[in-house]
Amino acid sequence: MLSEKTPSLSPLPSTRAPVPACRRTMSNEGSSSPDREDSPHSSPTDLMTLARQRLRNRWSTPPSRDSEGDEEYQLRWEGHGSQLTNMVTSLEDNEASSDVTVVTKGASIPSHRLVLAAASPFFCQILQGLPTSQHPVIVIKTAHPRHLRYLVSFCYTGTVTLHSHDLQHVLQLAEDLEIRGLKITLAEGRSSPSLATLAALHPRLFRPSSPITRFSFPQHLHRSSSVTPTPHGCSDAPANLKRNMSPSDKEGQSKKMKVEPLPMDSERRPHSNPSPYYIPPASAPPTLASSLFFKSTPGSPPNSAPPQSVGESFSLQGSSPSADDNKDQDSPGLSIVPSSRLLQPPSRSSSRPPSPQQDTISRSQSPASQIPTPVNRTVKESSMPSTPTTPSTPTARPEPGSSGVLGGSSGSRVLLWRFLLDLLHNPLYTPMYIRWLDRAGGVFRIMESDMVAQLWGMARKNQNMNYEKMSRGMRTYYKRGILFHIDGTKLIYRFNTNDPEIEQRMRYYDLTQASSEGEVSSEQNTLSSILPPSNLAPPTSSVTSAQATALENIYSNPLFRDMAQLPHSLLYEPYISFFRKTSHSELY
DNA sequence: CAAAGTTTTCCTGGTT
DNA sequence: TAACCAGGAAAACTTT
Repeated sequence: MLSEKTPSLSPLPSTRAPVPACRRTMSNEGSSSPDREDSPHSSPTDLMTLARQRLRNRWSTPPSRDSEGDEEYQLRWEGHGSQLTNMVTSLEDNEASSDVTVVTKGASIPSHRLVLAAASPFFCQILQGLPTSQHPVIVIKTAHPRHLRYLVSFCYTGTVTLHSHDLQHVLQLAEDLEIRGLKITLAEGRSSPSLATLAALHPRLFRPSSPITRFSFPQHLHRSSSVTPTPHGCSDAPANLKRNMSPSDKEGQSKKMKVEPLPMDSERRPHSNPSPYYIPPASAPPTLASSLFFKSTPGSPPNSAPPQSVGESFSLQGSSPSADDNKDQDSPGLSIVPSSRLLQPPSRSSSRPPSPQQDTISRSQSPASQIPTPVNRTVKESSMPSTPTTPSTPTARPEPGSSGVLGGSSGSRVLLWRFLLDLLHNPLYTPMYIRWLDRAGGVFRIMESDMVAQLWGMARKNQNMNYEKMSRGMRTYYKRGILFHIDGTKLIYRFNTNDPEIEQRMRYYDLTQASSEGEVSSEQNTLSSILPPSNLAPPTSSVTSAQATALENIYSNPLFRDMAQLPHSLLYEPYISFFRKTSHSELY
């Protein structure tokens, strides 16, 4: 792309005042202050501007002359603006580089944070605080895939062609998402009653001010838009996106934004019966392997409780925090799925204040600590600081009548079933190596059998481990009712989620993941209750029914509940192609 | 050290 | 043929 236009070289007029050779100044177009340029908190929009300015700096040195009188030259990138525009436009088709996914009913649109943030303060507000290592998934639940696609495409290209019957919906969605610069004008010499109606419905879009760029339009309409980035990045985010917004402030807002939890599993629902509350696949493209998710606070069922702030960064809340959320199905429910939900590698547990149950977990087999890192598969004696095979504080033996999966002397051992369960909750390994098909039902699939076996071997410090041996170990669980193989499938197993300890452990994951959203303090007590000092004791009743309901709602996947009804082709379909097929086939 | 539980290793045989 | 699955048997290992 850059080769199309090469920088031109021209001698600078020697009459310019000399400037120290080491000093760079902004081009005559650039005007941002240095301190802003260096700000670590630049918004994506700022970054866009900054990128342009830096490019200018790179290609355009100030006209100057050093003390020895040498001439200086200015390198100018002809067509810089259009080049950047073309680059941004070309990004639309570059899924590989996408760093955010916008999802609606059954459709996923890989996108780029920079583009979304530049086009919408709404997206900007969401994305600006997220670490670049995460791949957030933003779910606009009630948006039609086609409409959302129009708008995302508009964000890239600044132009979009759509049918007139979609216009009203697209405009409404654009307003909800605060897409910048969308502006409609009557085509020259044309008048349209529908435009008048739209103007009444969307007066903001019909402001006669602001510059206009060209739009493609159906025959009877011509709309224009202007991209008017604000100098302060996300500062012009709509009021309802500001943090600490009181419920009363949101009264009268036409849209309701909800933060809702997402399932870890890809969920599918027949197209014939789309529900406004259908939660589309939360899984992102392959790059999501290490991503985590936001979800609602424990105790806040998705559809009934007031949405909580996400990561304390902002508050998205409808005008009514009550059950009317379910009634307003025209408003796009919003689910934000960035990364800090699942269990973290060892560093995370150390960042939290210790709690009784956490102590128990780390003594026995911290979910994170018992799983080796995928890169360090070297020698048997290699330092695997996390492998808790070293005996520590003795743990209590199971009560005589306990029906838990533990027989007795495994309290501080790395057990295979625990290891698998941990893998399934560690974003480093799921969904790439192993993933849930139906978490509520305990059904999972091993995606990379060799890799999982190697990881197991690392955990056990056994270089000779392979899937043959590991699977033999898994088969020993059949008789004990811990694990089962799904007949007729390959590499698909099911945990007995009725087993008290498995259930307890999965609930622990739920709450631990929830804790990573910033509500650590409020969840400490819950955690300390759910995992008593003896990790063999059944879960206490400290987890409220509301929490349990919320967690069940998060993960339940009716499509996978009855495995017998699923065609094997679906079960065997690799995750990645599954995801992409869904996203592509349903968008167009 | 013994007992109990868990996993590993090896094996035969089967299916896809 | 490769990969996966089922399960028996015995050894090895860990925990109590």
